[in-house]
Amino acid sequence: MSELLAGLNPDQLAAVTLPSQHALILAGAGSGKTRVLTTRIAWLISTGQVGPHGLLAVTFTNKAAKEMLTRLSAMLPLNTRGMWVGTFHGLCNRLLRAHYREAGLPALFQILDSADQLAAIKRLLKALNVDDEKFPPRELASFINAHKEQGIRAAQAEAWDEYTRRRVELYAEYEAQCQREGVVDFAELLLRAYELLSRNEPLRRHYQTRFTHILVDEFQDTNRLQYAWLKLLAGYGEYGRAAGQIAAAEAGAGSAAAGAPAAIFAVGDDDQSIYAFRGADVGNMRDFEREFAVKSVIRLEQNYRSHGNILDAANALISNNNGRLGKNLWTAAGAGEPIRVFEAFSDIDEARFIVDEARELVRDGVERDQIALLYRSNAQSRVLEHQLFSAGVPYRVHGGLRFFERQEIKHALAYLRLIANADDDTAFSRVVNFPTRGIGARSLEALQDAAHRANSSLYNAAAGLAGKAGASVGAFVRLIEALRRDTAALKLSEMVAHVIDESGLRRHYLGEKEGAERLENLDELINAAESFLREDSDALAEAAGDAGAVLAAFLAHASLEAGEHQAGEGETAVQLMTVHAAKGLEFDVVFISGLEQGLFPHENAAQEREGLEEERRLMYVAITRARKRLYLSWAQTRMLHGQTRYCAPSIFLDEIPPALLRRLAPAPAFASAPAFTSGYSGGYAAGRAGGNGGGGGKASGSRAAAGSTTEVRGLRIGQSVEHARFGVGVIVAAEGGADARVQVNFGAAGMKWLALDYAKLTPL
DNA sequence: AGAGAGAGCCTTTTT
DNA sequence: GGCTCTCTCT
Repeated sequence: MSELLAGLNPDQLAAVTLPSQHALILAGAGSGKTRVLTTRIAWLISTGQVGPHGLLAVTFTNKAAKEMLTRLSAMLPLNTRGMWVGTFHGLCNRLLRAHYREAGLPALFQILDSADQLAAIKRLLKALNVDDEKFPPRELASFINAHKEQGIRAAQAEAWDEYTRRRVELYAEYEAQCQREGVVDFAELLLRAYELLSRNEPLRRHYQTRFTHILVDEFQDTNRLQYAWLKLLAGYGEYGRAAGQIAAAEAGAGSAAAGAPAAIFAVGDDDQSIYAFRGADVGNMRDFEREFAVKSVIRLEQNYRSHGNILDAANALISNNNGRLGKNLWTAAGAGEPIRVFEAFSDIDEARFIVDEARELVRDGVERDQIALLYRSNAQSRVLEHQLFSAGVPYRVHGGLRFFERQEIKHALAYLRLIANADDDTAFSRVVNFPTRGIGARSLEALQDAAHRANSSLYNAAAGLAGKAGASVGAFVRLIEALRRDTAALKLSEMVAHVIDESGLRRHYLGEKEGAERLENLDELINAAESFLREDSDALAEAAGDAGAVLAAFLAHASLEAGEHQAGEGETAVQLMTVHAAKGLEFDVVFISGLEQGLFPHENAAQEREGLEEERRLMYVAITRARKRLYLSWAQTRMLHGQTRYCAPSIFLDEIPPALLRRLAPAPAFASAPAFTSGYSGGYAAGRAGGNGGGGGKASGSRAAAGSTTEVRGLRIGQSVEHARFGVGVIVAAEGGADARVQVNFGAAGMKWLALDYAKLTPL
């Protein structure tokens, strides 16, 4: 026990050992939030206040849930299996699988991810002959999701105009289609689970009695529905009323259940709320405090991550926001280095500066994966990648296509889904003609009409289809039936392998020019099935050996956990990601680029209510990622949407006290226009050599000291060279060492630093 | 059925 | 500028 609590600071200790009552923990960035959360669980269990069975812990990402479980099993000799620790969606899935009948779902209901949902909506619009230019599927999807996240069904939705009245109709049609097909989208998982508990009193009482402690991570990111779900589980809320608008149910909030309500331990940081655009409602924090009459609000303000200057900058910036719950980070570490600010001539210049600086840091011994390049929007990564690539710096871009979202994987999963649930029209449409088997648009139209008339799934309608279309579609249905029959006795991974082979997927990709990687991914899917069997025995225990349930569990796993973006194989790499993606991570060195009005803060944010404040919180998140060194940069001109834009520096730069900043002037090496440098007093090299006090951080030498020379690898200053792209130029500077490079004046093509390892220069 | 061209789009995103 | 979607051509 004392071992468990050792090393906690007084606030952390207070939070961990709080008595069983509602509590709100305001956990600042880098304040040991996850540690407090997991230690709290361990403390509750080891002091006998609750068994592993009586506790529910909910997070937003699978990663966070996994992290919590890993740390927990390191603290306690505990079988974490069977514990209700997971994401909102994962836990709701679990609830619905266990009580599918009461929830009005088929036993093997499938989960639609966002892309599946969009495809389902497109199919719906087509079937109903709705003009998808008037009702864009994406817009309709967010309309539906937004309503579900408010707890509003189509039947209760308000239609304030003709257009919306039609959208509400389509929402109702979509609900009916999903129900008919036995599929559930992400928002539906939550809403169904909420309705299940609110309508079914015995079930609700069962879970309310079972869970005496509920712990919530990243509470500032919860939406209204998630909060309502928590209230219901904790024994708060109105019960007599049918589930409907959450707003209505909330009128009765505060009336506790008959039994003792569960204690909610909510951890969050209102300053790091950056997901309002997808429905997160920071207001939940205040509501929680009020509605649950929270007596214990604990602030974790000691930061264990960043040096003082970085924290001071973050504190100063965020103090410009209104209506904060209030928090001020401090550190026992020294002030550290000043924050470096770089003003670039262009986006390319900015990228060149960043890459050059990063290379130098690596040369000075900083680990590559301890360097993060952050940006507001994904489009900015291109120019950075380009510079990294030409400099030969290994890098990794976060975000993008993930494993279970790949085309070939979705195809294979669609076959598996049809085996589990033949009514899944989304899966059916995806693979009925992939690989191609002569089922064209006309056949599909006939099939869709038939299905619509009979109010049945495509699969069932196929049997009644006559003519040529009937024959080819019939053959597909027989294929699925054969797959189902032949895989019935196989274990999951064998089943996956069989489906990949017999569906024709493998043959198709074997014949494709670029198919090798897709084939590898398909093999990886077989591996994934194998390790799912081995590791995710949780779900399997509940499935109790039922092959159909095992398949359904695997498919749910694929939908709920899209998998890592890319395998992090190979050498360590500089990390590139959006600020959003960086939340929760930390790095020794952080570059925040594109600090320009209109980009960061983003221009679209100006139109949204409190948009600027969310942008500021985003900036706050970005700053607090850095441990030791922080670079802020902006460019006077930037290519955006194919044209050059002239930019003003971000107001966020003005919100950081100048005393914390050191403005770096570009060295001639970085300036595209010579006239540009002359106005600067400092000079970039001079700026970086010093270190104006504070402790910590390694002071790197000036660039001039980094091996400058008059001759390198047979090239000397003054010599003429030719480059394939830039033409003829004259060498004006040279640098030796492992990363030897020369600076060449190409005249019209500009001044370039070229790494001799990569650039092909022909001496003239 | 598949390739190639033209049009329109363009903030952030986990489940 | 580049991606995605759609249309058209073969």
